[in-house]
Amino acid sequence: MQPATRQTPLAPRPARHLALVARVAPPASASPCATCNLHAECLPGEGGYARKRVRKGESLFRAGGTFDSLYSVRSGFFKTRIALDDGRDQVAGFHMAGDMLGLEAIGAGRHNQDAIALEDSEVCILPYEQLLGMHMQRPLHRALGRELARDHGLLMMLGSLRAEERLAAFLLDLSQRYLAGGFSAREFHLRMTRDELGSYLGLSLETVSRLFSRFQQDGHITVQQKHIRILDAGALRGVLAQALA
Amino acid sequence: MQPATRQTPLAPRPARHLALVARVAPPASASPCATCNLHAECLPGEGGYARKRVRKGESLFRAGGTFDSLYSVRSGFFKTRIALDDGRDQVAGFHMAGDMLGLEAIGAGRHNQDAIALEDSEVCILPYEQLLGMHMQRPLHRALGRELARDHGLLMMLGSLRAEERLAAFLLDLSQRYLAGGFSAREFHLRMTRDELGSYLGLSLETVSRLFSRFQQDGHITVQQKHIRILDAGALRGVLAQALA
DNA sequence: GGCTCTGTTTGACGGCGATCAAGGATTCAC
DNA sequence: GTGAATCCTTGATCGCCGTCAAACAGAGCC
Repeated sequence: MQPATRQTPLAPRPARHLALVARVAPPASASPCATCNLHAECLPGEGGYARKRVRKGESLFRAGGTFDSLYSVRSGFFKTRIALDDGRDQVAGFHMAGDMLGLEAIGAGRHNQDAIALEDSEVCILPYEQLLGMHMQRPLHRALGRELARDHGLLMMLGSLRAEERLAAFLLDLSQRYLAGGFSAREFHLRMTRDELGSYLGLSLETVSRLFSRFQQDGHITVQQKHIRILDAGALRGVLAQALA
Repeated sequence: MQPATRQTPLAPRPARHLALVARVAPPASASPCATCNLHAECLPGEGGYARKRVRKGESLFRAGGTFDSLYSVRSGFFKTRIALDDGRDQVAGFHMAGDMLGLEAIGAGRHNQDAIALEDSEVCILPYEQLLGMHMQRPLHRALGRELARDHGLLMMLGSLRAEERLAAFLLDLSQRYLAGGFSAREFHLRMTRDELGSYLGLSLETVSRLFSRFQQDGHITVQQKHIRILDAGALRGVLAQALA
């Protein structure tokens, strides 16, 4: 959908290693709580918070719904999407274990996006009022700040990167996040469809598909359906850096 | 730079009235404090916070600098921009009286963008530690949430709108913000260059210029350099809604 | 097995908007 | 004032990527 981001036919394109997400999650760990972005302050003595299961395809919350709680993903995978009032929508993010959900609603007290499980998932429920009463101010702020930083990375991506750079950035980011979650960084399953990924990256699903094929031809990755193996992360970074001289 | 956002040559394009910013500022008012997004909780009896003047072209803060304070714009106009590590950068937002600056740094304790005055400006300095000690939790959260909502609007814009829709959305949003600040919604001066606006919208400066010309030809606005007069806001909304049947 | 439905791949085509380029307008320094 | 620098406008060209289209792959069901 976007025209060539700052088209430069064959001309020099400045290098840009884009930290899509300023993810500061701790390294691999057994307990889901250990990767939760609030873990440092979470009351571990109390046995933790209530949990909720969300089956694949179901929503954790919907735009317009009142906001009571934040959620921390324990397991599974979510997408969040924003709807335009005409029916079109756009995927705003993908969220895995350790990620917070619902922060966007803190301002208005009302959700402005849908959170939908892309596979059977489980979350911790963190009642907002309860958090306020505790010494959770800073962790909350940090989580909010991280969210802002993430969005800014996305903005840069959508505003400045070309299609193949976007996909490379996405793969590198996802790889990094899997690593942070204790999974393999070189081999993983995509939980989203090409369509959802395209929506997230501001590309058509066909372009996403073509780019996967090209990356495979070029020996950067292998693709079998949704199974991705990263063969040459350096080359992917090169696609991003694919700049000038 | 972007290719046609979701090109649909002449085909139906769904309508989308995009609330670029969930701006809830109070209506026109004399005191700058009245439009400050924290005004509800600001200690008016104490005489307010320290202020700082920033001359045109100077920066209020820079990426990498440590974060101590939030800022509320009292007068003037700022742009914020994020730099990529290769020298390219992108305008992340424009900020006028009543807007908060520096929220993005709350997470990391360090700014990740530059704030630059586009005209002589003045801000209130709100020391973060001091705010924490007060009953400012909710207002702060609301400000953060508003910022997130703003970013999401931008994401939608960059991910889903075509060039002319982006500019129309920008003009309508800016008009709304001027109105909220007590200025005319139908006539105003742009503080930014075409280049900066293009960077913000994900377009080249030439495209921005061409669109201004076209909007003028079509009778939607008049343009004299940076002076804009909105003749037909409905038509601009129509550009955004320029959908299907 | 066949049938349906959803998701993916690949090709053909063309438009939007980037790039290149040149000239005009405005501002600022002096 | 003149000159330099910056900003804006407009035209010409072209390529990235969106759209349209068709065929293939899996998954689930009967």
